[in-house]
Amino acid sequence: MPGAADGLQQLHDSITGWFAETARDLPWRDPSCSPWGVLVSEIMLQQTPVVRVLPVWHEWLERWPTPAGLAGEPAGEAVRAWGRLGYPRRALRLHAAAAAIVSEHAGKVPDTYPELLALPGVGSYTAAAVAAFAYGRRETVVDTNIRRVQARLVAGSALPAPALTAAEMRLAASLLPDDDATSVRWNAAVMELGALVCTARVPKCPACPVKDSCAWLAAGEPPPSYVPKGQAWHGTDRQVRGAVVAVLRLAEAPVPAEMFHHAPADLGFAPEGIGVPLAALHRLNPPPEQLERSLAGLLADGWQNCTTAATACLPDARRHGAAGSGASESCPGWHTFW
DNA sequence: CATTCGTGGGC
DNA sequence: TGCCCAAGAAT
Repeated sequence: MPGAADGLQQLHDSITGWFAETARDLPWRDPSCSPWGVLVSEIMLQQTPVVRVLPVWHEWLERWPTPAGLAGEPAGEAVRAWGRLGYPRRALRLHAAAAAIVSEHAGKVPDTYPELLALPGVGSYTAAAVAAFAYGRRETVVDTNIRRVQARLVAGSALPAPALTAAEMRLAASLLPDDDATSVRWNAAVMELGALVCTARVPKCPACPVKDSCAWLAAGEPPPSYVPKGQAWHGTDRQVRGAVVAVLRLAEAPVPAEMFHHAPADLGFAPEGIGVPLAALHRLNPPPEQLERSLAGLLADGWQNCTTAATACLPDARRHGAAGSGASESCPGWHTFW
């Protein structure tokens, strides 16, 4: 039995040692980074690469150094500041989370897993990550990187299962160091190993600190047992919505609906700031019914539950009080965007 | 539990 | 060039 314990200890030492030498210098890992900064980073990093998050994160923390700062502005400003990070609904949820932090936690990011989990946009991973990385708690953090490292190192398979399983959570919990501070470093280290070395495609096994104990390598690098399902994009409503959102995000003035149907040249004027995304939208040349479906979807359900809910808040961003907030009042049949 | 939800860089 | 996929969450 001491063998198993020693093996686990060696695993901890190898990976955390590698982390100490190799880890990227990311601002949200700095000890001076606030829990709010960590929360913002975790939301932005959901399905989004680090290099794309970095500049936006800096802008957000400078503009909104506290949850109260963000909660004090219209949600549409969060969507605008989100830029092109993708999944703009995350901006809405982060804004809602800031409001909840102000109203229910006196403006302080909560420090327990269940309280974090109750925040909009915060799921099991993010709740554990913030509790661990912002507050030093011992949590079972399981993200796509950790899942992949576990799959190869322990299970001997090329990729983790399509969906997170209870077995993976148990395995992660069993690997977690007992000490709080060490467990935090371990979580960060395994994530970093998955991000930099044990990557999804073309893993850099020669550079791996635990290559000698990897079950997948020992098994001769067997291929995945299933084919990951691709994410449809070209020709879909999502693509059209994305183009429409890009126009609205950059608009500094009301955008007539006609602009979505006709090239700016047809309108006899050049729209300030939104020419490029508008041109991109027209280049897509979506079928009229698809464009209408996308526009209608963006304005449905009283600006709240449309498919890309984020867009619904854009009208609030630059509105100065007069117009109503409901689609029926301010946007009869999606005539004018604001 | 399977789907849906943007975006852009790398291979 | 086209495809893969990146610190997931909500439904």
